[in-house]
Amino acid sequence: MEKWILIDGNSIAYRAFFAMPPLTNSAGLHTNAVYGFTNMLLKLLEEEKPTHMLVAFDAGKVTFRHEGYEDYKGGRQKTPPELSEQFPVLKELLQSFGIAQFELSGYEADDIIGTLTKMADEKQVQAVVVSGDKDMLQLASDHVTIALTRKGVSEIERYNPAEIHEKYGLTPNQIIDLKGLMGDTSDNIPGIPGVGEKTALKMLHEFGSVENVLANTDSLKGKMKEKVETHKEDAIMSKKLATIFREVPIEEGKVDELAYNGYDKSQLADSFRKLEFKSLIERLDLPEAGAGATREAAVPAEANYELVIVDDAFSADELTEALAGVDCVYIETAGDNPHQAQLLGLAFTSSEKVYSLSYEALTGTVGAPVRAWLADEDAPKQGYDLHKAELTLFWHGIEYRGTSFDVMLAAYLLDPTNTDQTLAFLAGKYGVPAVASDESVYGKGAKFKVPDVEVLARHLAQKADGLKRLIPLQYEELERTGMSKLYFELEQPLSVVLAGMEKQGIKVNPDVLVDLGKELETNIERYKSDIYTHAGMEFNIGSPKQLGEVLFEKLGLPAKKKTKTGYSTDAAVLEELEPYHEIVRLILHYRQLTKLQSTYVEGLLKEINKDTGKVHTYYRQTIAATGRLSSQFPNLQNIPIRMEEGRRIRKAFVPSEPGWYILAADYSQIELRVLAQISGDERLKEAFIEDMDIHTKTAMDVFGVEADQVDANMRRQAKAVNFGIVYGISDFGLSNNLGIGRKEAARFIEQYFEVFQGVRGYMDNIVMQARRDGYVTTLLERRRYLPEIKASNFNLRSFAERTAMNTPIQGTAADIIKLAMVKMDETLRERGLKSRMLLQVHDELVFEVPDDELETMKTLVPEVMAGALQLNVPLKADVNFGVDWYEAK
DNA sequence: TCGATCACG
DNA sequence: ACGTACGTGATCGAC
Repeated sequence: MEKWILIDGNSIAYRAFFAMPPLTNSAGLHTNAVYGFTNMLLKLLEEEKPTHMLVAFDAGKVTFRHEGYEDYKGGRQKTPPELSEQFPVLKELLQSFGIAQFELSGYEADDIIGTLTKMADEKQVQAVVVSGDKDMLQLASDHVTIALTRKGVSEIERYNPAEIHEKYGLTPNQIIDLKGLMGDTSDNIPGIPGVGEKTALKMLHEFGSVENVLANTDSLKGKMKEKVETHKEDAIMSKKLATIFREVPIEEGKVDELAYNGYDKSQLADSFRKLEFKSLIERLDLPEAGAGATREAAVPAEANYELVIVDDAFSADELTEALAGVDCVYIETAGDNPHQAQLLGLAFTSSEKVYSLSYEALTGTVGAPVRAWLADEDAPKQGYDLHKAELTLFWHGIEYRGTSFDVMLAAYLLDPTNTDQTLAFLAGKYGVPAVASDESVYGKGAKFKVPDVEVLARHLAQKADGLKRLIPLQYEELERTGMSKLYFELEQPLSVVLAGMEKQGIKVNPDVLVDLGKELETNIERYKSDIYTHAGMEFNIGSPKQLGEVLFEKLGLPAKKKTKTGYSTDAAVLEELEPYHEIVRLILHYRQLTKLQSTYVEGLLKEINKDTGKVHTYYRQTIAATGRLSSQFPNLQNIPIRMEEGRRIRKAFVPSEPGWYILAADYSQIELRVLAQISGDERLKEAFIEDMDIHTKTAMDVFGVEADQVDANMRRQAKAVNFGIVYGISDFGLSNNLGIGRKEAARFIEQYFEVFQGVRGYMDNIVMQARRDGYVTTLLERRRYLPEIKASNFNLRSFAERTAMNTPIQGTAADIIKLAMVKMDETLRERGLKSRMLLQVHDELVFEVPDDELETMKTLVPEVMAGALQLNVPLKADVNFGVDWYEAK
């Protein structure tokens, strides 16, 4: 059975280029688009197992589409030279792959593909079209599937005619009509001005085609009728431009050239070596270069260490000697929650050997010297996720200290948006010998199984050896990116502080929760039966599907928003529906109560440690793209506070020693202070220097009134504007938040920028900077890459722009409180205070404090927090205390 | 396993 | 014209 894969070469190369971070080989040749393209090819070859394969390219500058419309593709930006230079390289690489490539002067890639899919239809063979361009959907048929890239090139989404119909309610052919009506800015196809996707779809659902819409303009109304009538010709022409030409002169016999018979390993290896795609050479198990070949071929494909399994019979002397010369250690745990995880064993590298100990060995007699080494502060340890290891070791009664480098933490700083931080991935990324995935060794989910001692030892050894090779590379990269200081002076010390807080835990009084739970239970039952009465039936209120049916079908309330799966019933929608039916208010309250019950009462009770009576959260330092921490098992960063009913949960959080207090200190407006600092806006700085109420001050400036004229509503609006500024403002977002029109929201924003010119300057600048460098940074040089800032897709690009504005602000605030935590920990130690730091909630630190230290801490904590980093805007922290977290307000 | 919802900063 | 606010985690129901 034949299977063809037809790739739109230009489209995929573009996508890959903008999706990948800048990448060059040592000769300075840009390779990121080629790299992304290659990854996609490998994935396709593996998953699709094609018999025929083709990459089509656009040829020449002028295509037949320019005849009659010279502006075709006019508005498009020039291809960046960093990408242009990659096309010849890509074409050469395709030859090494043995993949056919066509280009035909006067035609675009999609015309070639269109013609070939027509042949596929006629011959009744399966074909897959791969592109980033939605236009291709017009080619879908029973035999032709369209695979569109998503999120750069890493994911693809397949469409057959049925799926197109499901998504747009159109046949593949009508995709052309869609574009005829709405146009396409990226190709400079005009369409009808004022008609976007929504309107175009509506018209097509009613009339079926552009021609039919134009023939029925009488049934349109007002402005729309006018627009359509004046732009009739544009629509016709746009449709013509959007139509893929499927009669390109390609001879029948040419198709045989598409046959794909696999690649020649040594030829492909040569190409990869030139490009320095070391990880791909490894991944495909390609041959190394012969003698005298390029330098990077000197890296051995196979690890060359000797594996030593340390068992009961192992010589204590030899082990002690080996421990004296450790380079790296890998400590294996199983389970997501480090406070409950299994300890599987460890491996360490020492000279050319790797020593591996199973759990039994590590915890048995023979492991004693290793345990002593782990506990030795002065024995430096380079490893992977040692923060988690420390916690798991702790609950197994093994002390740990002395981290000198952590590969996972470094990987996070080097690219905080990358979600795959496994050693298997990092080894691939850096081109060091492959590390097997945990899934392949342990299985996953219910199938998880600890393998035989030898298999486990080999796996751990592979990881320890991988660490040894990764560390110098990461070290160099931290230097190069200016993040060494951030790493060694902030993140690594912080990881130790966090582990201390997590081991300490915070006491939770179960009685408070149980009582609250009973009260909630009664109320929930009451609401439930009320809701059933109003609905006239019993149903699962917790099911958005059933709830949607009751509200919008049975009770006939007006449906506002839709989600992918059906009606939206979120709080914003329900609040709008409140006036229509009494049931809505009940449902809103019911939701609130069940949330409290399941997540905070029952959820929290489950997390109380039987032995300590405390909850021990796990702060994750390598998750949030902005540099913030995250908290899990349980999440103690989202305990209710905004609503009084939920706030009562905080009464359960109490000191762990009798007579002590809970003390909480939070930064006042830290993000806006940071904004004042990094934008240098004089007016904003002044507001903080004078310690004014920032929202009132904003209201005064934006509305141009005196302080005593600012009413509650003005302050509320100013507050929303301030939030918007921090998030990377858009009129749409603000209008949504304030429930006002978009025009009005835009006016607020304009007025804000008029007053706070420095902030406007910052917003413009940071976006330009992100476009130029491909990343943004915080005050402490924390970096976040934003490849999508150059996307042609409006949504992706806008999102990246807002992120560029927000990340330096949120990230710098995160830097600051992290600094404060490290300093606070030092200070408590130096002063010999018994008070303990327990929690961090983004801009707040929570302590438990003995009576006799209360006065000290009340001044010390805000002092340390405010002094964490010297800015030209003052930082300020407010402090409160009480017998529980609720009272510390 | 994923999407919807909602808790926090 | 386009269509969203930034960053997280836990729970539930549906598939």
